[in-house]
Amino acid sequence: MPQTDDQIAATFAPHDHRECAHRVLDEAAERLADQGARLTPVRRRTLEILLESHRALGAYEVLDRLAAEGFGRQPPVAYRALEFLVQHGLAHRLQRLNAFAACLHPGHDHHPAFLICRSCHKVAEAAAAPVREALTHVAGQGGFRVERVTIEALGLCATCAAEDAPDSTA
Amino acid sequence: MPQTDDQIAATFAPHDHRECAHRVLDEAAERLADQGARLTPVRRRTLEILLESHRALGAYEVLDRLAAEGFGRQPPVAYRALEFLVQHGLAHRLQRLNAFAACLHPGHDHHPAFLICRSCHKVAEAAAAPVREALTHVAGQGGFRVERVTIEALGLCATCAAEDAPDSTA
DNA sequence: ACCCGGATGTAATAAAGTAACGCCTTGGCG
DNA sequence: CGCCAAGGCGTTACTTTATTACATCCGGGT
Repeated sequence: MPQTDDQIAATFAPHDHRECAHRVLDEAAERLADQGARLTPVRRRTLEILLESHRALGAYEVLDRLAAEGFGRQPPVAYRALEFLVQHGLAHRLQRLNAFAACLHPGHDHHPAFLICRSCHKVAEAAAAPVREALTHVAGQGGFRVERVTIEALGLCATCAAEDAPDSTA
Repeated sequence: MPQTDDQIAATFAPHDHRECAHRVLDEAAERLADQGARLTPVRRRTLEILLESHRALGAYEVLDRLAAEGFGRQPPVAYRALEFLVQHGLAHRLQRLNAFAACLHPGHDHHPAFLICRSCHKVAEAAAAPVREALTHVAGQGGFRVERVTIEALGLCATCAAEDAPDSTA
Protein backbone atom coordinates (compact mmCIF):
# COMPACT_ATOMS: atom_id res chain seq x y z
CA MET A 1 0.00 0.00 0.00
CA PRO A 2 1.59 3.21 -1.11
CA GLN A 3 0.12 5.47 1.45
CA THR A 4 -1.97 5.11 4.54
CA ASP A 5 -4.65 7.53 5.55
CA ASP A 6 -2.36 9.14 8.06
CA GLN A 7 0.26 9.58 5.42
CA ILE A 8 -2.14 11.39 3.14
CA ALA A 9 -2.97 13.78 5.92
CA ALA A 10 0.72 14.15 6.74
CA THR A 11 1.50 15.20 3.20
CA PHE A 12 -0.84 18.14 3.40
CA ALA A 13 -0.21 19.06 7.02
CA PRO A 14 2.66 21.39 7.90
CA HIS A 15 5.71 19.34 8.80
CA ASP A 16 9.48 19.29 8.80
CA HIS A 17 9.94 18.62 5.20
CA ARG A 18 13.69 18.11 5.28
CA GLU A 19 13.09 14.93 7.11
CA CYS A 20 10.88 13.21 4.57
CA ALA A 21 13.05 14.50 1.73
CA HIS A 22 16.13 13.05 3.34
CA ARG A 23 14.56 9.71 4.00
CA VAL A 24 13.38 9.36 0.42
CA LEU A 25 16.70 10.42 -1.00
CA ASP A 26 18.56 7.84 1.04
CA GLU A 27 16.20 5.09 -0.03
CA ALA A 28 16.53 6.24 -3.61
CA ALA A 29 20.29 6.01 -3.69
CA GLU A 30 20.14 2.55 -2.24
CA ARG A 31 17.52 1.29 -4.65
CA LEU A 32 19.35 2.64 -7.65
CA ALA A 33 22.59 1.01 -6.60
CA ASP A 34 20.77 -2.31 -6.53
CA GLN A 35 19.60 -1.80 -10.07
CA GLY A 36 22.97 -0.72 -11.33
CA ALA A 37 21.62 2.70 -12.22
CA ARG A 38 23.60 5.83 -11.49
CA LEU A 39 22.32 8.68 -9.40
CA THR A 40 24.46 11.32 -11.08
CA PRO A 41 24.70 14.91 -9.85
CA VAL A 42 21.99 16.29 -12.18
CA ARG A 43 19.68 13.44 -11.35
CA ARG A 44 20.28 13.70 -7.65
CA ARG A 45 19.79 17.44 -7.69
CA THR A 46 16.63 17.10 -9.74
CA LEU A 47 15.20 14.70 -7.20
CA GLU A 48 16.20 17.05 -4.39
CA ILE A 49 14.43 19.91 -6.11
CA LEU A 50 11.28 17.88 -6.44
CA LEU A 51 11.57 16.82 -2.84
CA GLU A 52 11.82 20.36 -1.57
CA SER A 53 8.07 20.67 -1.67
CA HIS A 54 5.12 18.39 -2.03
CA ARG A 55 4.09 20.28 -5.11
CA ALA A 56 4.45 19.17 -8.69
CA LEU A 57 6.92 21.17 -10.75
CA GLY A 58 6.92 21.77 -14.47
CA ALA A 59 9.96 20.62 -16.40
CA TYR A 60 10.95 24.20 -17.10
CA GLU A 61 10.65 25.14 -13.48
CA VAL A 62 13.07 22.37 -12.64
CA LEU A 63 15.29 23.41 -15.52
CA ASP A 64 15.53 26.96 -14.25
CA ARG A 65 16.66 25.71 -10.88
CA LEU A 66 19.23 23.40 -12.42
CA ALA A 67 20.56 26.08 -14.72
CA ALA A 68 20.93 28.49 -11.82
CA GLU A 69 23.11 25.93 -10.13
CA GLY A 70 25.48 25.44 -13.01
CA PHE A 71 23.86 22.56 -14.86
CA GLY A 72 22.83 22.80 -18.48
CA ARG A 73 20.13 25.25 -19.41
CA GLN A 74 18.48 23.44 -22.31
CA PRO A 75 15.20 21.52 -21.99
CA PRO A 76 16.63 18.04 -22.54
CA VAL A 77 18.70 18.41 -19.37
CA ALA A 78 15.58 18.56 -17.26
CA TYR A 79 13.52 16.15 -19.33
CA ARG A 80 16.21 13.49 -19.25
CA ALA A 81 16.69 13.69 -15.53
CA LEU A 82 12.96 13.66 -14.92
CA GLU A 83 12.42 10.75 -17.25
CA PHE A 84 15.13 8.81 -15.48
CA LEU A 85 13.51 9.43 -12.11
CA VAL A 86 10.10 8.44 -13.40
CA GLN A 87 11.42 5.26 -14.96
CA HIS A 88 13.09 4.27 -11.76
CA GLY A 89 10.02 4.96 -9.70
CA LEU A 90 11.46 7.98 -7.90
CA ALA A 91 9.13 10.52 -9.44
CA HIS A 92 5.74 10.66 -11.05
CA ARG A 93 4.34 12.58 -13.91
CA LEU A 94 1.03 14.33 -13.41
CA GLN A 95 -0.88 14.41 -16.65
CA ARG A 96 -3.35 17.07 -15.63
CA LEU A 97 -0.61 19.45 -14.69
CA ASN A 98 2.11 18.62 -17.19
CA ALA A 99 4.32 18.43 -14.16
CA PHE A 100 6.42 16.12 -12.04
CA ALA A 101 6.44 15.26 -8.38
CA ALA A 102 8.84 13.22 -6.29
CA CYS A 103 7.58 9.82 -5.33
CA LEU A 104 7.30 9.71 -1.56
CA HIS A 105 6.86 5.99 -1.35
CA PRO A 106 9.33 4.47 -3.74
CA GLY A 107 9.27 0.74 -3.90
CA HIS A 108 5.66 0.28 -3.01
CA ASP A 109 2.94 0.86 -5.54
CA HIS A 110 4.50 2.57 -8.49
CA HIS A 111 1.27 3.70 -10.02
CA PRO A 112 -0.60 5.36 -7.22
CA ALA A 113 -3.60 7.62 -7.47
CA PHE A 114 -2.83 11.29 -7.04
CA LEU A 115 -4.68 13.75 -4.89
CA ILE A 116 -4.04 17.29 -6.02
CA CYS A 117 -5.18 20.11 -3.76
CA ARG A 118 -6.51 22.99 -5.83
CA SER A 119 -5.76 25.40 -3.03
CA CYS A 120 -2.23 24.65 -1.78
CA HIS A 121 -1.25 22.66 -4.89
CA LYS A 122 0.36 19.94 -2.89
CA VAL A 123 0.11 16.42 -4.24
CA ALA A 124 -0.38 13.27 -2.21
CA GLU A 125 -0.24 9.68 -3.31
CA ALA A 126 -3.06 7.38 -2.40
CA ALA A 127 -3.43 3.64 -2.69
CA ALA A 128 -4.56 3.00 -6.22
CA ALA A 129 -5.08 -0.72 -5.91
CA PRO A 130 -8.79 -0.66 -5.03
CA VAL A 131 -9.42 2.01 -7.64
CA ARG A 132 -7.50 0.19 -10.30
CA GLU A 133 -9.34 -2.96 -9.42
CA ALA A 134 -12.71 -1.29 -9.91
CA LEU A 135 -11.59 0.06 -13.25
CA THR A 136 -10.09 -3.20 -14.41
CA HIS A 137 -13.33 -4.90 -13.57
CA VAL A 138 -15.54 -2.47 -15.46
CA ALA A 139 -13.21 -2.52 -18.45
CA GLY A 140 -12.85 -6.28 -18.41
CA GLN A 141 -16.60 -6.72 -18.73
CA GLY A 142 -16.31 -4.94 -22.06
CA GLY A 143 -13.37 -7.08 -23.12
CA PHE A 144 -10.81 -4.38 -22.57
CA ARG A 145 -7.52 -5.37 -20.96
CA VAL A 146 -6.19 -2.57 -18.81
CA GLU A 147 -2.43 -2.17 -18.83
CA ARG A 148 -1.68 1.23 -17.40
CA VAL A 149 -3.92 3.62 -15.57
CA THR A 150 -3.86 7.30 -14.81
CA ILE A 151 -5.85 8.30 -11.77
CA GLU A 152 -5.74 11.89 -10.66
CA ALA A 153 -8.16 13.65 -8.37
CA LEU A 154 -8.48 17.38 -8.02
CA GLY A 155 -9.99 18.61 -4.79
CA LEU A 156 -9.39 20.16 -1.44
CA CYS A 157 -7.10 18.78 1.23
CA ALA A 158 -8.06 18.69 4.89
CA THR A 159 -5.65 21.47 5.81
CA CYS A 160 -7.00 23.89 3.21
CA ALA A 161 -10.59 22.94 3.93
CA ALA A 162 -10.03 23.81 7.56
CA GLU A 163 -8.60 27.20 6.59
CA ASP A 164 -11.44 28.01 4.24
CA ALA A 165 -14.03 27.34 6.92
CA PRO A 166 -12.21 27.01 10.23
CA ASP A 167 -15.30 26.16 12.26
CA SER A 168 -17.24 24.07 9.81
CA THR A 169 -15.07 21.02 10.27
CA ALA A 170 -17.16 19.43 12.99
CA MET B 1 -24.41 4.65 -16.17
CA PRO B 2 -22.52 6.00 -19.11
CA GLN B 3 -21.79 2.81 -20.87
CA THR B 4 -22.73 -0.80 -20.48
CA ASP B 5 -20.39 -3.67 -21.14
CA ASP B 6 -21.95 -4.22 -24.51
CA GLN B 7 -21.46 -0.62 -25.39
CA ILE B 8 -17.77 -0.77 -24.60
CA ALA B 9 -17.40 -3.73 -26.90
CA ALA B 10 -19.49 -1.97 -29.52
CA THR B 11 -17.16 1.01 -29.53
CA PHE B 12 -14.19 -1.13 -30.47
CA ALA B 13 -15.99 -3.51 -32.79
CA PRO B 14 -16.44 -2.61 -36.44
CA HIS B 15 -19.82 -0.99 -36.94
CA ASP B 16 -21.76 1.50 -39.00
CA HIS B 17 -20.34 4.57 -37.52
CA ARG B 18 -22.59 7.05 -39.26
CA GLU B 19 -25.42 5.77 -37.19
CA CYS B 20 -23.95 6.45 -33.78
CA ALA B 21 -22.58 9.77 -34.96
CA HIS B 22 -25.97 10.83 -36.19
CA ARG B 23 -27.73 9.81 -33.03
CA VAL B 24 -25.29 11.75 -30.85
CA LEU B 25 -25.47 14.83 -33.01
CA ASP B 26 -29.24 14.92 -32.82
CA GLU B 27 -29.21 14.58 -29.08
CA ALA B 28 -26.57 17.26 -28.85
CA ALA B 29 -28.55 19.84 -30.77
CA GLU B 30 -31.55 19.19 -28.59
CA ARG B 31 -29.65 19.40 -25.34
CA LEU B 32 -27.97 22.63 -26.32
CA ALA B 33 -31.26 24.23 -27.29
CA ASP B 34 -32.52 23.46 -23.79
CA GLN B 35 -29.55 25.20 -22.27
CA GLY B 36 -29.82 28.22 -24.54
CA ALA B 37 -26.42 27.49 -26.03
CA ARG B 38 -25.80 27.79 -29.74
CA LEU B 39 -24.52 24.98 -31.89
CA THR B 40 -22.92 27.26 -34.47
CA PRO B 41 -21.43 25.98 -37.72
CA VAL B 42 -17.84 25.69 -36.42
CA ARG B 43 -19.00 23.98 -33.29
CA ARG B 44 -21.26 21.62 -35.12
CA ARG B 45 -18.60 20.78 -37.65
CA THR B 46 -16.06 20.25 -34.90
CA LEU B 47 -18.35 17.80 -33.21
CA GLU B 48 -18.96 16.04 -36.50
CA ILE B 49 -15.24 15.72 -37.06
CA LEU B 50 -14.77 14.18 -33.65
CA LEU B 51 -17.68 11.87 -34.29
CA GLU B 52 -16.24 10.59 -37.53
CA SER B 53 -14.12 8.15 -35.62
CA HIS B 54 -13.90 6.77 -32.14
CA ARG B 55 -10.38 8.11 -31.88
CA ALA B 56 -9.23 11.15 -30.01
CA LEU B 57 -7.99 13.99 -32.17
CA GLY B 58 -5.47 16.64 -31.33
CA ALA B 59 -6.62 20.25 -31.49
CA TYR B 60 -4.40 20.90 -34.48
CA GLU B 61 -5.72 17.88 -36.29
CA VAL B 62 -9.21 19.28 -35.86
CA LEU B 63 -7.98 22.72 -36.85
CA ASP B 64 -6.54 21.42 -40.11
CA ARG B 65 -9.85 19.89 -40.98
CA LEU B 66 -11.75 23.05 -40.14
CA ALA B 67 -9.35 25.25 -42.06
CA ALA B 68 -9.65 23.01 -45.11
CA GLU B 69 -13.38 23.59 -45.01
CA GLY B 70 -13.21 27.34 -44.93
CA PHE B 71 -13.19 28.04 -41.22
CA GLY B 72 -10.43 29.99 -39.54
CA ARG B 73 -6.96 28.57 -39.52
CA GLN B 74 -5.63 29.87 -36.21
CA PRO B 75 -5.44 27.71 -33.09
CA PRO B 76 -8.09 29.54 -31.07
CA VAL B 77 -10.69 28.52 -33.62
CA ALA B 78 -10.24 24.89 -32.75
CA TYR B 79 -9.57 25.38 -29.06
CA ARG B 80 -12.66 27.49 -28.59
CA ALA B 81 -14.94 25.07 -30.33
CA LEU B 82 -13.46 22.15 -28.44
CA GLU B 83 -13.71 23.92 -25.13
CA PHE B 84 -17.34 24.70 -25.82
CA LEU B 85 -18.08 21.08 -26.57
CA VAL B 86 -16.27 19.91 -23.46
CA GLN B 87 -18.08 22.39 -21.26
CA HIS B 88 -21.42 21.30 -22.60
CA GLY B 89 -20.61 17.66 -22.12
CA LEU B 90 -20.42 16.85 -25.82
CA ALA B 91 -16.73 16.06 -25.89
CA HIS B 92 -14.02 14.98 -23.52
CA ARG B 93 -10.43 15.91 -23.17
CA LEU B 94 -7.95 13.09 -22.79
CA GLN B 95 -5.09 14.23 -20.62
CA ARG B 96 -2.71 11.46 -21.57
CA LEU B 97 -3.08 12.21 -25.24
CA ASN B 98 -3.54 15.97 -25.28
CA ALA B 99 -6.49 15.20 -27.45
CA PHE B 100 -10.25 15.35 -27.65
CA ALA B 101 -12.94 12.79 -28.32
CA ALA B 102 -16.66 13.14 -28.85
CA CYS B 103 -18.79 12.11 -25.94
CA LEU B 104 -20.88 9.16 -27.02
CA HIS B 105 -23.20 9.26 -24.08
CA PRO B 106 -24.04 12.87 -23.47
CA GLY B 107 -26.34 13.50 -20.59
CA HIS B 108 -25.37 10.51 -18.57
CA ASP B 109 -22.17 10.52 -16.58
CA HIS B 110 -20.16 13.48 -17.68
CA HIS B 111 -16.94 12.32 -16.17
CA PRO B 112 -16.52 8.76 -17.35
CA ALA B 113 -13.41 6.64 -17.24
CA PHE B 114 -11.66 6.31 -20.57
CA LEU B 115 -10.36 3.14 -22.11
CA ILE B 116 -7.73 3.89 -24.72
CA CYS B 117 -6.63 1.05 -26.96
CA ARG B 118 -2.92 1.28 -27.65
CA SER B 119 -3.33 -0.66 -30.86
CA CYS B 120 -6.30 0.84 -32.72
CA HIS B 121 -6.30 4.07 -30.70
CA LYS B 122 -10.02 4.06 -30.28
CA VAL B 123 -11.40 5.41 -27.05
CA ALA B 124 -14.36 4.06 -25.13
CA GLU B 125 -16.13 5.48 -22.14
CA ALA B 126 -16.74 3.29 -19.15
CA ALA B 127 -18.83 3.80 -16.06
CA ALA B 128 -16.64 5.76 -13.69
CA ALA B 129 -18.99 5.72 -10.75
CA PRO B 130 -17.61 2.65 -8.99
CA VAL B 131 -14.08 3.77 -9.70
CA ARG B 132 -14.71 7.28 -8.49
CA GLU B 133 -16.34 5.89 -5.42
CA ALA B 134 -13.31 3.81 -4.56
CA LEU B 135 -11.08 6.83 -5.00
CA THR B 136 -13.31 9.14 -3.04
CA HIS B 137 -13.29 6.65 -0.23
CA VAL B 138 -9.51 6.27 -0.11
CA ALA B 139 -9.03 10.02 -0.33
CA GLY B 140 -11.70 10.76 2.23
CA GLN B 141 -9.92 8.65 4.82
CA GLY B 142 -7.02 11.04 4.49
CA GLY B 143 -9.29 14.06 4.78
CA PHE B 144 -9.13 14.92 1.12
CA ARG B 145 -12.33 15.99 -0.60
CA VAL B 146 -12.39 14.84 -4.20
CA GLU B 147 -13.99 17.25 -6.63
CA ARG B 148 -12.95 16.20 -10.09
CA VAL B 149 -11.40 12.99 -11.24
CA THR B 150 -9.37 11.97 -14.23
CA ILE B 151 -9.41 8.27 -14.96
CA GLU B 152 -7.75 6.99 -18.09
CA ALA B 153 -6.70 3.45 -18.84
CA LEU B 154 -4.31 2.44 -21.55
CA GLY B 155 -4.61 -1.11 -22.76
CA LEU B 156 -5.81 -3.43 -25.44
CA CYS B 157 -9.38 -3.71 -26.63
CA ALA B 158 -11.05 -7.02 -27.30
CA THR B 159 -10.98 -6.55 -31.07
CA CYS B 160 -7.25 -5.85 -31.18
CA ALA B 161 -6.48 -8.60 -28.70
CA ALA B 162 -8.30 -11.05 -30.96
CA GLU B 163 -6.27 -9.90 -33.95
CA ASP B 164 -2.96 -10.14 -32.12
CA ALA B 165 -3.63 -13.68 -31.04
CA PRO B 166 -6.65 -14.95 -32.95
CA ASP B 167 -6.76 -18.34 -31.26
CA SER B 168 -5.68 -17.47 -27.76
CA THR B 169 -8.99 -15.96 -26.84
CA ALA B 170 -10.51 -19.09 -25.35
C1' DA C 1 -30.93 52.89 -36.82
C1' DC C 2 -28.46 51.79 -32.57
C1' DC C 3 -26.30 49.14 -29.14
C1' DC C 4 -24.93 44.99 -26.90
C1' DG C 5 -23.12 40.47 -26.07
C1' DG C 6 -21.39 36.56 -27.94
C1' DA C 7 -19.06 34.30 -31.68
C1' DT C 8 -15.20 34.54 -35.21
C1' DG C 9 -11.25 35.69 -37.07
C1' DT C 10 -6.48 37.35 -36.91
C1' DA C 11 -1.45 37.93 -35.38
C1' DA C 12 1.75 37.08 -32.03
C1' DT C 13 3.67 34.61 -28.32
C1' DA C 14 4.09 31.38 -24.57
C1' DA C 15 4.67 26.76 -22.81
C1' DA C 16 5.78 22.00 -23.34
C1' DG C 17 8.36 18.52 -25.48
C1' DT C 18 11.69 16.21 -28.98
C1' DA C 19 15.48 15.24 -32.45
C1' DA C 20 20.07 15.23 -33.65
C1' DC C 21 24.71 15.82 -32.81
C1' DG C 22 29.38 16.15 -30.39
C1' DC C 23 32.15 15.87 -26.31
C1' DC C 24 33.41 13.84 -22.14
C1' DT C 25 33.51 10.50 -18.56
C1' DT C 26 33.37 5.77 -16.88
C1' DG C 27 34.61 1.27 -16.83
C1' DG C 28 36.26 -3.00 -19.16
C1' DC C 29 40.17 -5.17 -21.42
C1' DG C 30 44.62 -6.11 -23.91
C1' DC D 1 48.99 2.35 -19.30
C1' DG D 2 46.34 2.98 -23.84
C1' DC D 3 42.23 1.86 -26.17
C1' DC D 4 37.52 1.36 -26.93
C1' DA D 5 32.41 1.15 -26.15
C1' DA D 6 28.45 2.82 -23.56
C1' DG D 7 26.19 6.08 -21.20
C1' DG D 8 25.61 10.67 -19.70
C1' DC D 9 25.59 15.60 -20.49
C1' DG D 10 25.46 19.67 -23.01
C1' DT D 11 24.24 22.22 -27.07
C1' DT D 12 21.37 23.91 -31.22
C1' DA D 13 17.42 23.67 -33.52
C1' DC D 14 12.80 22.45 -34.02
C1' DT D 15 7.97 20.61 -33.31
C1' DT D 16 3.77 20.45 -30.95
C1' DT D 17 0.45 22.31 -27.89
C1' DA D 18 -1.90 26.24 -25.95
C1' DT D 19 -2.92 31.17 -24.76
C1' DT D 20 -3.22 36.33 -24.94
C1' DA D 21 -4.83 40.29 -27.12
C1' DC D 22 -7.31 42.61 -30.23
C1' DA D 23 -10.31 43.67 -34.43
C1' DT D 24 -14.60 42.38 -36.66
C1' DC D 25 -18.97 40.48 -37.43
C1' DC D 26 -23.60 38.83 -36.51
C1' DG D 27 -28.15 38.57 -34.13
C1' DG D 28 -31.54 40.30 -30.99
C1' DG D 29 -33.72 43.93 -28.35
C1' DT D 30 -35.23 48.86 -28.14
